Amino acid sequence: MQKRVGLKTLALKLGMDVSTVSRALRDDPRVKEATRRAVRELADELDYRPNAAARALRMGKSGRVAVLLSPPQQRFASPIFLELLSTLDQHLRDAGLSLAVFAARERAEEVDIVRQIVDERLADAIILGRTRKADPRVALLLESGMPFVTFGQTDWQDRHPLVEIDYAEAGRLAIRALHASASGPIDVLAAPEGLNFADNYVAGACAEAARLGLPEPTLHRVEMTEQAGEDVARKILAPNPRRPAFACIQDSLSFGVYRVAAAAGLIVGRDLTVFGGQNFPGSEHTAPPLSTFSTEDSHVAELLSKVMLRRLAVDGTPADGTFEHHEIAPKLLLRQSHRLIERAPLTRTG
Amino acid sequence: MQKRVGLKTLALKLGMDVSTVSRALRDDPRVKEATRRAVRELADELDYRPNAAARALRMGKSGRVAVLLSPPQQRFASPIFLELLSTLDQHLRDAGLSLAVFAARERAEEVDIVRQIVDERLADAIILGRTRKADPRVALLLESGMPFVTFGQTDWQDRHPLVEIDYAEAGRLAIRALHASASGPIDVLAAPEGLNFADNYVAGACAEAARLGLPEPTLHRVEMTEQAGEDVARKILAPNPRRPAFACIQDSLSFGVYRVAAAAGLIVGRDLTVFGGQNFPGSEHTAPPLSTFSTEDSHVAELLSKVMLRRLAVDGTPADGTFEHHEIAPKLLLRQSHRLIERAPLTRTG
DNA sequence: CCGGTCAATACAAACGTTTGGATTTTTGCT
DNA sequence: AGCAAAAATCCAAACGTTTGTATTGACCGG
Repeated sequence: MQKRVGLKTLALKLGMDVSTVSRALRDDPRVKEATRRAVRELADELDYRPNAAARALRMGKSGRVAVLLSPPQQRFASPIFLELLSTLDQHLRDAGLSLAVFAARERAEEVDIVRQIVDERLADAIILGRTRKADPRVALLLESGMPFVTFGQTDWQDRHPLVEIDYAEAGRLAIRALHASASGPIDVLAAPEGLNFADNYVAGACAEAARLGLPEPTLHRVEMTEQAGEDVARKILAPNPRRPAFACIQDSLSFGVYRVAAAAGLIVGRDLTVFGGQNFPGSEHTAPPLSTFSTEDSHVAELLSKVMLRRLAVDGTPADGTFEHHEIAPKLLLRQSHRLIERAPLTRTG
Repeated sequence: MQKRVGLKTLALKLGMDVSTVSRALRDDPRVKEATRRAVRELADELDYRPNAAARALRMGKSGRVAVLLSPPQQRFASPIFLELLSTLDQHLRDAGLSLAVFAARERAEEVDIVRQIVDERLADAIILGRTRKADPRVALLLESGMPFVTFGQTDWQDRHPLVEIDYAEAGRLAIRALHASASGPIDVLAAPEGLNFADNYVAGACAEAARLGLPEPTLHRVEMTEQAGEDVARKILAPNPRRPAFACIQDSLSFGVYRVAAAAGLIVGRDLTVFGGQNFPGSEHTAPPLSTFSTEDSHVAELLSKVMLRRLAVDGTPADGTFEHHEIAPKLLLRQSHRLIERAPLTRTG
C-alpha cells in the first residue's frame, strides 16, 4: 500500500534532477561514475522499477511481443503452443520484454486482432502461425511496418523472417512408411485447403505416392480434430474391405481413426494402418503405438524465440536486406501403427 | 506508414478540443448528442484507436491481466492451460482487456515475476495456479493490493476469489475405482508435497483407503512427468509379484507406468492396474484405454475468466466483503485400465 | 435589458519517462 | 589567476490520454 517509488522519489532523496537519475540508470555516458553508483545504490535499496506504461508512451514501444493463437484452439490443439509460449516468455524476459497472447475465436477475427495490435500499439512485434496463401494478416503487417515472424511459409517470405516445418517431407515420410507394408488404398487426412503447411503435406504425399508408383491417394481436407478423424474414418472403413492406410497430418486425426476402428471391431495393424503427425503426448501408448513424426517442440520454440529477438535487435529494416529463414526437418518415429502385423501380440514391445 | 491518428488529429479535423473529443468517445453526458455523433463518425472513418500506453499511464491501469505459468512446463504440461489462455483472452478482449503470459523457469523465479508485475505495473490483475501452503506469491499479492484469482486453494482464501478442482474427491474416486477389482497394494503417484492440490489428492486417497479397510497406500511425491512415472513404476513393478495398482494424479504419470510395463512384458489389466488423472489427449486410446477423471477444461477456463472479470468489476474491495469460491467436481471416466480382466481381448471395445 | 442558470465546450494539468538544449561546475592550459 | 573547453547537471518539452476547472454563449425570468 505504500506509495509507488518513481524517478521523482529517487531524485528528491538524492537531491538531483529526475533527468540525471534517468540517465544514470540507463548508463548514459553523460553522468559521472560516482553519481551513477549513488543512484544505482538507492534504486536497488528502494527497489525502483520503471513504470512500463510511461516508458512505453515516451519511447513509442510497448516492450511486448504478441503471439496470435489461431482457431480452433480446443482440447486437441497442438501441445507445441504451450511450450512455445513458455520458452518465448523466458527469452523475452531476459531481453526486458514481455509476452502478450491473443486468441481468435474464428478465422475472420484474426485480422481484426492484428489491426488492433498495430493501431493501439499493443505490441512491438507479432508471431503468427497457420499461414495461408495470400494471408491478409501478413499483408496488413507488411503495410503497417510492424516487425513479425511467421511460423510457416507466406507469399512474401522475402520481406520477413520465418521458421517453418518441412511438411512436404512429412508427407513423403508418411507415404513411404505406409507403403512399406500396407497394400490398401491410401487416404490422406490434412488440414483445410489454403493452409500452407497442409498444402505442402499433401503435395509431398502425392509426389511420393507418384514416385513409388502408387495410385493417387484420396485427399480429405478437414479440421485437425479427433472428431474430423472419426468422420473420415467412418466413411472409409465401413465399405472398404481392402485394408486402407491413413496418413494423418496430426495425431489428433489419428486418434479419431483409432476410435472408429475400435468401435467397428477393427484392429490397427491388421485391418488398417495409420501414420500420424506431431507426436502428441500419449500417442506412444496407443494400441498399437502410433507411428508418427515429431518436430522437437523445444527446438522449434527456441528457434522462434531467437529469430524474433534478432529481428527486434536490428530495429528497422534488416541489416543486409535479407531475413532469416529456418526449415525444420520432421523426425521419423516408426512405432507400429504404420505396418501390418499378422498375429504378433499388439501390446508387447519387449 | 501513414501518421498515427490520435485524439489530436480528430480534434483538429473537427475544429474542437481534444478533451471534447475524448469525452464524446467515452459517452460523457457533458457533450451534445450531435457532436458526439460527429466525433463518432470521423473516428470510425479514420479508424481511430486510443493509444494503449497513454491510457495506461493516465489511468494508472494497464488494461492487462497476467497469467503466471508455473514450472515445469514441458511437453506433458496439462493441456488445460492452452484452453485456459485461449478462453481467457476471448473474454478479456470482450471487456477491453488483454492477456499477458509469464512463464517461470523455476519455482524461485515465480515470486520475482510477481514482484515485477506489481512494481512495473505490467498488469492490473494476476491469475496463478499450483498454489502451496504458505504461498509467497499470494502473500506478496495480498500485500501489494493487486487483485488476483487463484486456481487452487491457499492459506488466505477469505481474501481473494478462487477456483479449485476437488482433488480430494479425485483421490477418493481413484481408490474406489481401483479397489473394485484390484487386489494388490496401491501406489499413489502425486505431485510434490506442499502443492495443495496434490496434498488434497493424497489425503482423499488415504481417507478412502482407510474407509474401505485397505492397507495404507504407498505415497510417491514426484514431478508430474512421464519420466517420474517410469521411475516409480520401475521400482514397484520389478520386485512385485502381487499385481499392484497405480493411482496417478495425472495421466502423464500413467503414461510412464504404461511404458515401463510394456518394456517389462507386463500387461495393464492383467499384471497391474492404473488410474490416471486429467484425461489427457490420447489417454482414451492407450492399450488398454486409461481410466481417469476429467474436469471439463472448457468449463474451468470459462469459470476462471468470469471470476476474474467480476473481480475486476468491483474494482477495489469486494462488494459485500466476501469473495467468490468455486469447487469443480472431477468427473469419473471408467475405461479399462483400472480393473483386472483375465483374458478378454484388450484392444476391442465393441 | 440585465443578472443568473445551464449547457456546451475550451483550457490546462497530470500520469512517469526520456531526451534535446541550456546552464552550471569542473578541468586544463597559459 | 583567468578563461575557454569539457564535463556534469538541470530545465523543459514531449509522448497521448483523461479529467477538474474555467470560459463561452444561449436562454430564461424579472
